[in-house]
Amino acid sequence: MTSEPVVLIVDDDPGIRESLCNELRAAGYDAITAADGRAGLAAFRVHLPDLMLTDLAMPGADGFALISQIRAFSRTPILVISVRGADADKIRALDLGADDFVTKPFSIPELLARIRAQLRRGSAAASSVLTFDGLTIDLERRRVTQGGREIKLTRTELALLELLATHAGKPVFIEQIIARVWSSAPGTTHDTVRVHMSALRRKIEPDPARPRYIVTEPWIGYRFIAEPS
Amino acid sequence: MTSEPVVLIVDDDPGIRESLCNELRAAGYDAITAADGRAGLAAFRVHLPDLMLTDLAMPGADGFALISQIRAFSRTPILVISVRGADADKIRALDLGADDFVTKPFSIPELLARIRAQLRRGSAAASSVLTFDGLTIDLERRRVTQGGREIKLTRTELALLELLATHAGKPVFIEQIIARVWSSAPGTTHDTVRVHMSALRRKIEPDPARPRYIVTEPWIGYRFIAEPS
DNA sequence: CCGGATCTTTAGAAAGTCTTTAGGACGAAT
DNA sequence: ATTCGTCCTAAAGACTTTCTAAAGATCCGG
Repeated sequence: MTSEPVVLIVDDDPGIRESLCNELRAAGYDAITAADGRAGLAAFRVHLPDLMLTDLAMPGADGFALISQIRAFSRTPILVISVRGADADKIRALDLGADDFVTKPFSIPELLARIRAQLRRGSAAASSVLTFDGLTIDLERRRVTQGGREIKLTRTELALLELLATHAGKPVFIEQIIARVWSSAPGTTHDTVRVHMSALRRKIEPDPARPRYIVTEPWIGYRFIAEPS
Repeated sequence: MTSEPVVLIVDDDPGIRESLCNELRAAGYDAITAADGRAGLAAFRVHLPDLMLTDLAMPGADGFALISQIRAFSRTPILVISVRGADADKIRALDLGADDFVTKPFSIPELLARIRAQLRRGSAAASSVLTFDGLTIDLERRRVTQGGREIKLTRTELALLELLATHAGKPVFIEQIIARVWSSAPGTTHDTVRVHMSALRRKIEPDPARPRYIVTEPWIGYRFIAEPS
């Protein structure tokens, strides 16, 4: 997604159209509008939006028809906004392929949050892989590569690396490390952490003596240096 | 997906837990429950549900913490159910990674429709024949071939292989293996799993001492190494 | 610059996991 | 009733990971 996400608004009430349009633009989206189902479908084909907001009650082709027509060829997230709060409507819309349903009146911040939630999933990126300069950490697969080579880490080493990398840029106290990695195992000392940190650096640092990823913060703990890239 | 979708319910109210559990089972899901955030995270790691329902207000680790901890490694759909309808709560939960938010009281049919909407996305077309480098697994016919030769597997061995192969690339926790293959049969131990894994490897691995398909992840479990081809 | 503490690294002991084999229990089919 | 195949328990040995200890390097305040 190189520019702003495009959101298509379909509603027959010009006032609502304009107000939503303004709010979305203020929130950084590229908003376009259509006044009914027929125009909505046409606009959808032309603009291929990243997300569509639609009302249900509209003259001509209504929201239900619009949803099912779009779902015939696209999986773009669809969020329904409607005064009709009846269960049957919600269920029908959701089962036709809508992804979320908000009843009027609604709060704009909530609507924006729901839009963010939908867009987050659409962008198939965010695959729980942390990428730093030459170092990738796949949290789900529990795999780490450095400069393309796969690196075999023990359970403890991976836990350390994950903890630091998910707090990249911020120093992590050694007590916090003990609490999170050795959760409540008694007798774990600072030395233990250091030994494992040494082993971890030997594996992931090209030059362990001059660390590139994990920096020591004396009297504090450690810090993962780079921002994700 | 060889069986019903697994839904994890996290709520501190036993009445709600049980009622949701019954509704979901009646609707054809495999429901499991946890009473607070900590238990929820543990259950999540073991069962790897297809969707999670969670409350926000809970003793100990609350819903917000649970969501962010799970989002650190997984993108499984999360649906929040809460009495706290405040905008701030909704926005925070959604921005932490939740996919939908329902306020109590809610209607069961609507909840089920929202669950269907969330699950619809995750499940892309799943072929019933998995093909890996030299190894084919026909889930429907329950047949396995390696290098063209048909391999006779016992029920347990096939269940193990299917579980690993449908999660190819990701490590599968040994607790999860026990939960899914020996579903809640008490007294099943890690050693039991290992014995069967040994037998399975002897049959499908050209050189069992140097496994090509099933790799051991010490302290974690096992991983089916290759991506489908 | 010095003293006291922290930090790095190595090496080996301790603890735990993993593989494999063997044998008995159980159920289904003959 | 016997046979066959499957599943589970137990146990030995190999293997890996984790922890403890200690020596030298490094850092900081005074």
